[in-house]
Amino acid sequence: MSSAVDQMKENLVGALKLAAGKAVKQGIFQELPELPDFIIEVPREKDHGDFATNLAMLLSKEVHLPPRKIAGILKGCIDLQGLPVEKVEIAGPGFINFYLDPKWVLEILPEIVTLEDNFGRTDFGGGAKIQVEFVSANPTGLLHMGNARGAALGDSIASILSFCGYQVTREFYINDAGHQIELLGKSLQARYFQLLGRPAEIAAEGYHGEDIIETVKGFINLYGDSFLDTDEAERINELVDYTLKEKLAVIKETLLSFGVSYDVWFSEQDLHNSGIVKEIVDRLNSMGFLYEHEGALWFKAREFGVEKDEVILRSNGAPTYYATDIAYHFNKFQRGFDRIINIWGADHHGHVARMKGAMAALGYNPDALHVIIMQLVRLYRGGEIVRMSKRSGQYVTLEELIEEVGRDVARYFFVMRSADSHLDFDLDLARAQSNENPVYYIQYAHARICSILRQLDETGKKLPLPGADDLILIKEETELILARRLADFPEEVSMAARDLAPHRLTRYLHEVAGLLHSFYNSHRVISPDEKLSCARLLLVKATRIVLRNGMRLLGIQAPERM
RNA sequence: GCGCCUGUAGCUCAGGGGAUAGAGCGCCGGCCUCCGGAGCCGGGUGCGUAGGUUCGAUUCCUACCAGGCGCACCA
Repeated sequence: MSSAVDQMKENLVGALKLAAGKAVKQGIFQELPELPDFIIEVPREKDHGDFATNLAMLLSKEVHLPPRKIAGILKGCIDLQGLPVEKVEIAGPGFINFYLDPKWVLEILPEIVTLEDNFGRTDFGGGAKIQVEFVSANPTGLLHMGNARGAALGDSIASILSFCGYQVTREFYINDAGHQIELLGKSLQARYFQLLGRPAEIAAEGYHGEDIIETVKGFINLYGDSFLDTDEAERINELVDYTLKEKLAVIKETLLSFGVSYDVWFSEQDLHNSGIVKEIVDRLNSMGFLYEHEGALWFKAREFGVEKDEVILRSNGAPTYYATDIAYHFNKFQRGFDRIINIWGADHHGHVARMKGAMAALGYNPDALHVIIMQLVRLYRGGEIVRMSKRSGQYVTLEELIEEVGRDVARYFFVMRSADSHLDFDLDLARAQSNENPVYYIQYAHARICSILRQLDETGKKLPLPGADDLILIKEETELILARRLADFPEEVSMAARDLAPHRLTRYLHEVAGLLHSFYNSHRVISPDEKLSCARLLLVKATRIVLRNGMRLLGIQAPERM
């Protein structure tokens, strides 16, 4: 599926290829093995036409003629029959600029309204199975800003990929096993003892947050002191079980209120129980990728381009986080995903190369595993950084953020920067209910269109969609620019999918909203001229669809009233 | 020391081998007897430094400088 814009580019590429062939045949150009990789671009400057190509400049070296001369020859040979090209000009160092009849773009409008929710959908992904794993926060606390950014990014990327023809699975990996859980268990036990009047200490690296006191109180309400003198393992097991259930439920609920839901919740403990971890260690061992050193079992990561070898089994026989993660990713590939996307915080970037190395060792294509590393989030309030420390339990949680700025604003702010850029989250701006706030700006455009349609409804007057002849009534500059930008939507979405970059969409939507506002302020949609009203109605309806579809991909509501 | 990310307008950030590098915020000045003023219009000599590749570099390469993050038998 290609958009009207792509279609036009393809037409021009075809015409240029034929023109070059013609020039060769006429002996003007020498024989060419093949045409260089030229592009058709949309010039930044309006004066440079609707489309431009660099073909002449690229050809210069091969046919030994100056670019402008080549451009002239191509211009003479090109056949533009059937295309809405009004004129062709040679400009600058040798660009060939194409100027189109403005109405070519208007044909997109009825198409948008017909496709409605599906406008922008493509088969870019070709049905490939793709998994997006994101957040995967430790179920030992509440979600913080890093998790929140991951949630917004992951969910939007998943939505975009799905809209672009991928079969998407959203997955949350629950770290409910391993060293951290042991620490949690010990800390819970200490709190349990303390609350029941028995002296106990929490280890320095344990969990000191206030929240687990509340959790243990809840546990005591349920079970009293019945675990006070039982076997330690049993006691800790029960405490951990109870706590993880409670914490995970809260995390799920918070994510749901953030508009994020998962297809799969994958438990690390299940991974251990099923024996995959052991199986993977054995497999790597039998392949000769492991060796013993100082009592531990090491993976020869260096054979796969990683800086140093890594411990797989500790000297106490326990698998490392790395070993478990290898098993997990092996399992992902075994489930048949063509591509696997992980979203990790910048503090995990050192993990990327060794995960890919392990996948290569197991015979999978490491490039099928794509890790998005997102940089850290800093909150600003009153121009000052909001200091946070997870250690002491002093940090702003996602719940609090949603409470303060609202879900839509939070989601927008988290994806409006590229993942590999640090994110400065301005709480004052996010909270502002005014034009300063880009989210309201976009939502306002949508609500404004709804308002127009509502008023029309109230008059009871029915305006039919304009016929092809009436489309040309759309001829004001603000209208044509808006329509032209609407036509870009499918390509914008595809590029967001290609780059796994939702921030492209936030910018695009902001721009479309701006164009709508400009148009709205300079021309009336509903006027005594019925034909013109119909045409403009089509334009705003199409705009509403693009805004709505775009916001949906970002998990932002498209309100009909504000 | 090694590795990854980032240095673009006063601030926060897009963009990216081409023709005059953009947006938001902030600041200044304008615009409604009319579909929502949460809006519109106008105001801008900025690509960290030095080399290299190229017809052409802000974009690609190298080095350097600056900031962030890693470099555990933690995750």
